[in-house]
Amino acid sequence: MPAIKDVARRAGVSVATVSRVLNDHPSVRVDTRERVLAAVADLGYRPNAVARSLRTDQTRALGLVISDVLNPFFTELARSVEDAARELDYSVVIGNADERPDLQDHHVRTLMDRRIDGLLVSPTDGGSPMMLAAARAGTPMVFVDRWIEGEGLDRVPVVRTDGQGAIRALVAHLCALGHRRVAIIAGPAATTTGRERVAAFRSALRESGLALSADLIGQGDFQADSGRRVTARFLDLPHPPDAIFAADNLMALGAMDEIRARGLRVPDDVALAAFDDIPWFVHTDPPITAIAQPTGALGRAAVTALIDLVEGRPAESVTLSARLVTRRSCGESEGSTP
Amino acid sequence: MPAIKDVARRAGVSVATVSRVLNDHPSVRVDTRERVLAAVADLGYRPNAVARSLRTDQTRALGLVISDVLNPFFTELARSVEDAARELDYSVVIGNADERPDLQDHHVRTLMDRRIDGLLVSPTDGGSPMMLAAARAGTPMVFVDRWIEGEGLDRVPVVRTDGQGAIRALVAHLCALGHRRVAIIAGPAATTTGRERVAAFRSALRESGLALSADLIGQGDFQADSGRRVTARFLDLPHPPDAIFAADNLMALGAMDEIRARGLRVPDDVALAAFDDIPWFVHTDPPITAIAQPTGALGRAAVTALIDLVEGRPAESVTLSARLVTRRSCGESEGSTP
DNA sequence: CCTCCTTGTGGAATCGATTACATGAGATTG
DNA sequence: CAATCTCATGTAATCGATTCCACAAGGAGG
Repeated sequence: MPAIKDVARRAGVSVATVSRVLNDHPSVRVDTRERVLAAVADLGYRPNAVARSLRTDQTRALGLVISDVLNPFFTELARSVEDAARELDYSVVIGNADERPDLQDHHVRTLMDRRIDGLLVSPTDGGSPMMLAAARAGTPMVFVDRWIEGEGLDRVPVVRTDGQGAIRALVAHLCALGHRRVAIIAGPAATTTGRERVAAFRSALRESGLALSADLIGQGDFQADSGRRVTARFLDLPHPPDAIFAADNLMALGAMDEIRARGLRVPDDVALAAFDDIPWFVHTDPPITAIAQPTGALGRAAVTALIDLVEGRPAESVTLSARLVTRRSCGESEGSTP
Repeated sequence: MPAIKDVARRAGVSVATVSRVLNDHPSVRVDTRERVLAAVADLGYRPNAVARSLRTDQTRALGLVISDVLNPFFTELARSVEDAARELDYSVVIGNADERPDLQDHHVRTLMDRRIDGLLVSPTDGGSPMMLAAARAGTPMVFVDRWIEGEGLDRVPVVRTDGQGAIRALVAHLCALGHRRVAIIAGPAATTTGRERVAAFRSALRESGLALSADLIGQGDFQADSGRRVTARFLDLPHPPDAIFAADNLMALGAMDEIRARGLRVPDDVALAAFDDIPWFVHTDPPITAIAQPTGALGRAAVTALIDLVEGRPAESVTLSARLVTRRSCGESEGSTP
């Protein structure tokens, strides 16, 4: 693999001149530039990004640590982040934490070691030590979807979706269909989305004159299995719920598994709704009512904020809103509410 | 961010000694080592991977260029690749080609510029120039799932799944259920999986005494939309097929969309089967019969082969087999055939 | 015609690590 | 006791770029 000095030798100039051509510095005579470009083409030379990064102290790479790649929501997010970053000439290095704090820490550490220019995180737990260290060290950092609080983290912008309105719409929808005893499969209390969705659900219920009793709050971990376990517990109750709201799509899948395994039907025996909409929800039996996040916009906003930070501009938190997409899993009534 | 010389200064030794401690070189006195380690801890020092890579000419990073992140098959593959790589202390940098040759080229170029140690590719088209260049330049490279042929590419190992047996089982299954006029939504002819699946399907049909007429081969591109378009064409035929086999899961999704949009039912009006099994297929209406690939094993085998290459050992191609998982989308009969 | 700019180019320091080679102290050996 | 070897450590070159500074040539202005 040819280096800059090979190009210089072949073009009969110094490495400094080659570098100037490569970074199109103005003061290079046209014929010299052409000679250099010809040498570059002849040799198939490509600048070594590693060397360049060492010298310039920037990698033009962003790190994205997500909680679970197998969750379509995060896959879509990752895709939109990559698209947005590519347009600004940045690469994205993804780390999958698999909802495990230790893995999350591993990825943050590796990314920092590789000196990525900025970090996009959707934290799994409350206070990963590496993340705190990174934030304190002044690494440009933005939280997406979920965030954490902590010393030194108050200046980290948060790009997220507010589900309150959509959850209120969902509760109204459930009430209108006659459901009164509704349960929630919550996400981990260590995550903001885990807590917020429960809180929003509870207050929406209260507004509709319903209460969320303790035995109808099940603790899940955003993965399918936990949805299944929690649902089993709900259905074993002497007085089981007539509607279940899963705080993410994977847990809804698990819930559906369990309901079906017991020979029960959705929505006749239990209604089901999920946070996070995905293409497959249209095709399940029955199609599942869900709260959709604007994933594309979320990813773009996160990248914009992060790159503002990276390039020394101030960045602000962004909150987008989710919307309810009603299908048949809570009872008859098709259509979507904006 | 502290550098090695800061550690050296604080420990009262030279940078060489610090480096030796960090790479646990044997000849360092125990008390010196402890002093250095203490300095490292005090400063929260982490070696700069960029500098290290420049010097050692290895990044301990692998590139993975996949055709489409939104396709659950590739997401699962990416996840298993990352898991396997992490165990061997390598990071994985993913590039999503989105089934676009230009994007694929972009990612291969970026990864090469960043001097990744090896490249795992599931090629989108026939002969991306950068990929050929990379292979010729001697970059360790392994094809996963799909592969391409070309000058200089004959020594690139291929880790893939052979679907012939499973496809034969699928055809037998369709025949047993009385389907005679079967169609296929093929993948791009530029991809091996695109061609192979059609070929295997055709020869399995022949073995069962059926022919695959030209109007029942639709050209798709492995994305949902194309599945929908091709299905529309099939259903507009004066004599439409009674079974459709989609060469991947996204096209099956598109097919299902179109079938449903016309008010037809699966499997009563048309049977449907797909290549690539995914968790959601259990929950669609009806559950979809699919051919499952051993994704985890595929990813692990690919990483093993690539790292063998990276570390100078010879590597071999690996072929695993797929298996048919029958559900209800082709007609009654539940269960799975190994 | 001398001085002062401007323009184009080269030399060399630099980024943060690794590592071959040099060095000095102490141990071993004949 | 001199010669040699071993061990622990330091000095400095190196990887491949970028960039500050120096410098030469030519043009402009007085």
